[in-house]
Amino acid sequence: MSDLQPPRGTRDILPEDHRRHRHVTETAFAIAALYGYGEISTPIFEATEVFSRTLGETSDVVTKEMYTFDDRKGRSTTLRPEGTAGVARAFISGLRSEPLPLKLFYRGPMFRYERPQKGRQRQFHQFGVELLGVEDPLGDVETITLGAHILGDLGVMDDVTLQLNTLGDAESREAYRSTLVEYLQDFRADLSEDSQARLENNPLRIFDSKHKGDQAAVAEAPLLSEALNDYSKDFFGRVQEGLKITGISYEINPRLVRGLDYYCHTAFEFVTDQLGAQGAVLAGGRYDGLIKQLGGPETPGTGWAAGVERLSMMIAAPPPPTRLIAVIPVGDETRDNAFSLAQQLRHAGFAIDLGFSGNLKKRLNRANKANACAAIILGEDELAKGVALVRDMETSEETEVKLSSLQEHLVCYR
RNA sequence: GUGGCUGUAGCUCAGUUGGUUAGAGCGCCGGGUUGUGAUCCCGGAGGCCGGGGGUUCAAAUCCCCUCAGCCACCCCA
Repeated sequence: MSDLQPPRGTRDILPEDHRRHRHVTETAFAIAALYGYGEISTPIFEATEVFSRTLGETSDVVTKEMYTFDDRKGRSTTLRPEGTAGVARAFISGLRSEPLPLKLFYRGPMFRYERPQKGRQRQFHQFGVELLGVEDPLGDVETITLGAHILGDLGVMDDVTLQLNTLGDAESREAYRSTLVEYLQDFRADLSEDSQARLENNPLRIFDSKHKGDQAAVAEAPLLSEALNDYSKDFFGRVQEGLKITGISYEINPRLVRGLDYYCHTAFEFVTDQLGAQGAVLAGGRYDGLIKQLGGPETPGTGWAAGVERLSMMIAAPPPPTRLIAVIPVGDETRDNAFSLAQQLRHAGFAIDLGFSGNLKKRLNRANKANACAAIILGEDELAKGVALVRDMETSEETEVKLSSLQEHLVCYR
């Protein structure tokens, strides 16, 4: 039995789970279309550098969470841990001649070797958007608004808060980085092991830590917001004005720092307290340096990704599946007739359930369990008269209907 | 990767201080005569007690290892 379990951190998505997943992704799809975002699919695996160069060689995702292997020709290959790097690569290799801005939407599985937990799997699904070629802070506002629109349509907006921060541009961040590192030298011994390493790699992320020593060290530290240059300050101000225009409420969280190196300026997360420790359901920010870093032309970008499983857990019951009409032959003699009747009705747009065995009783029982709204009973008696018996599964009422007018009669069950 | 909790039929769980052939409810399959579902009645199948090793006359029950799930750290969507 243990051999037959799905691999650790993965799970089978059964029909009922899929109704939730589909509701989430189809809602996202529909709203993204309203904003003019076209769908893109990139490969599930890429050359390893696509991720290591963009997410940051020292980021946690790259150093310990990637599924990396050599393919048969010895090329280092990685199952994608996130979507943005692949989209950036696709932009460089095939979309450069497209007029900017480019608005893209994607969805699909992502892979991260992490310890599984509620709301965290090794294979999980994201949908996300990328807006390429827009320098204007209103670009950030558009993508955030789009995300809020989707969350609203999914009915989870009340369970979520938008946290916002700025990371500033490269110049501001560099300047701040050195003052922060200098400040933290005195606290070095109190820092967690992880954060001591972060001092070299990504000191900003120390703000994110829940470690007591880290928090104490950082409590009185100078803030990035004080170190921002005018451009960065103005940029952040305009993002906030834009959000006010669209009526989206947010709170500023100066400790919000993203773990992927490609972010700059805007960083945001829609977070919930309903999913235990895994609070972020839709998060992202601006990544102006990313495409250049990958070897493409300098192109600004902004976007986000959302967790399908996490949102699936938050939504109320998804819309029920379409109700079926059961076609039921009585006796072996009418099986073929029933089969072809089922086929005719399907081509006419009716959802038909057809079992393959059992007497009338069993088949009605099956229809009931499938929550069928009606059953069409076809026996020799009916066939001889050119009729079928239509049984309403709610009222148990049966009507004899001529086969020639069956479709009109069934319209109320569609 | 670190720590804590858990693991008994398809599902939710009982299982007394280690002691005969391991139980319930739900679900599943069949029956309650000929062509009528959900209720009711009767019957049945299904467990190497997650896996491996050890202690013991005896282990679902105690010990060790391992696998998996959950929770937190961590990480992020």
